[in-house]
Amino acid sequence: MDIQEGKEKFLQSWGALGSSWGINRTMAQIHALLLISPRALSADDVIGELQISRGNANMNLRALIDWGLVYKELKPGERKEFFVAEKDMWEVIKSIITQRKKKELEPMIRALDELASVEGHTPESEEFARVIKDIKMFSSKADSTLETLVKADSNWFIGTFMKMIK
Amino acid sequence: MDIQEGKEKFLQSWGALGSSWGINRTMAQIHALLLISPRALSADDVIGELQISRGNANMNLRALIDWGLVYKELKPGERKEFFVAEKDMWEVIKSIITQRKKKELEPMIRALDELASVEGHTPESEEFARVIKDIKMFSSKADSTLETLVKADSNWFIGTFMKMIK
DNA sequence: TATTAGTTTCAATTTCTACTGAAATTACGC
DNA sequence: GCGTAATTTCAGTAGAAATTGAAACTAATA
Repeated sequence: MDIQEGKEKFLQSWGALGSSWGINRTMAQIHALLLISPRALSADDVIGELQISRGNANMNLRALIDWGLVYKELKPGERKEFFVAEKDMWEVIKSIITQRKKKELEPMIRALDELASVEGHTPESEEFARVIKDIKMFSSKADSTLETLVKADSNWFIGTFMKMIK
Repeated sequence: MDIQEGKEKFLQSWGALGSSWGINRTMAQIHALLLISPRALSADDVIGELQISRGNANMNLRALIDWGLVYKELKPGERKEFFVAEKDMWEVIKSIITQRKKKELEPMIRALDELASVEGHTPESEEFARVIKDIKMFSSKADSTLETLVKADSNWFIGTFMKMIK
């Protein structure tokens, strides 16, 4: 397979993966493009490669920066901004986990805490209480497991971890 | 908080959580509704509670059954079908992991295998090869970790697991 | 085997999300 | 501080995804 074809397939797959995990296609594709680029790219490069509008490119680049997946790079003497992706995959994974944990898991845990206050002795409220308690337990465990993961280093994950749980 | 308010908030939160993870809101809400229901519900019950159309209810109930999160229940002497959710949270989590692993992680790994065949000695193709290799490594690890998780039992996850990785 | 309660399907429609493009704003280099 | 290249914003729009509703289908029972 040649590089051009590989590149296209990768942009396509990464975009599709993003979509099915609630990350918009363009954001995922810009990320993919920067990941495989050996040099920093300007907004115009991104616009050209992906055939998207300036507004779209700008918004998604900013979102990627928020997520900690992309950095702005300023070249001396150049007026325009360049962008580079974080290339260390372990850092990429940690950023994604951190973001989603904060934006989805933690709010869910807070909601469950509130919901735990539902009282009553009907079968309905008893079943409700049971379900909330169970979900709460698993979410909390997931939360602390991810917290540990995010603080760990890559070698630990890739090496030791697998041996331990096997 | 009373049961009615709790129920509404739970349906709402579970639906929102689903949306941000690429699962449609209605599917998540039907799941939530069945989870907290102490008895099996008919399609009409679901339609009534969530104010959705028959077609929508049917399609999403079927999808939930595909995912292994809901079972059909036939009551003797009753012509209509009833539905119950899998109540064991550990089973719920395993079903979700299994589904998404199969539908997203595994195709991604297959795609990466193909992409690993990109040749060339330009900086572009070398960077490409490096990125693909890294992603492949992490995906494979994630895949086998999840495989192990899915085969494990709940106590192991909740109990031992946490101690081991801490 | 005719009736009908119940389920499934899917074209049309609605709703929601992402994207565009141009105007407004910013800030670099002179 | 001026001119301008570059970035940002956002109302309008396009496109995707979810939903409806009615017709087609299925199967239980009389």
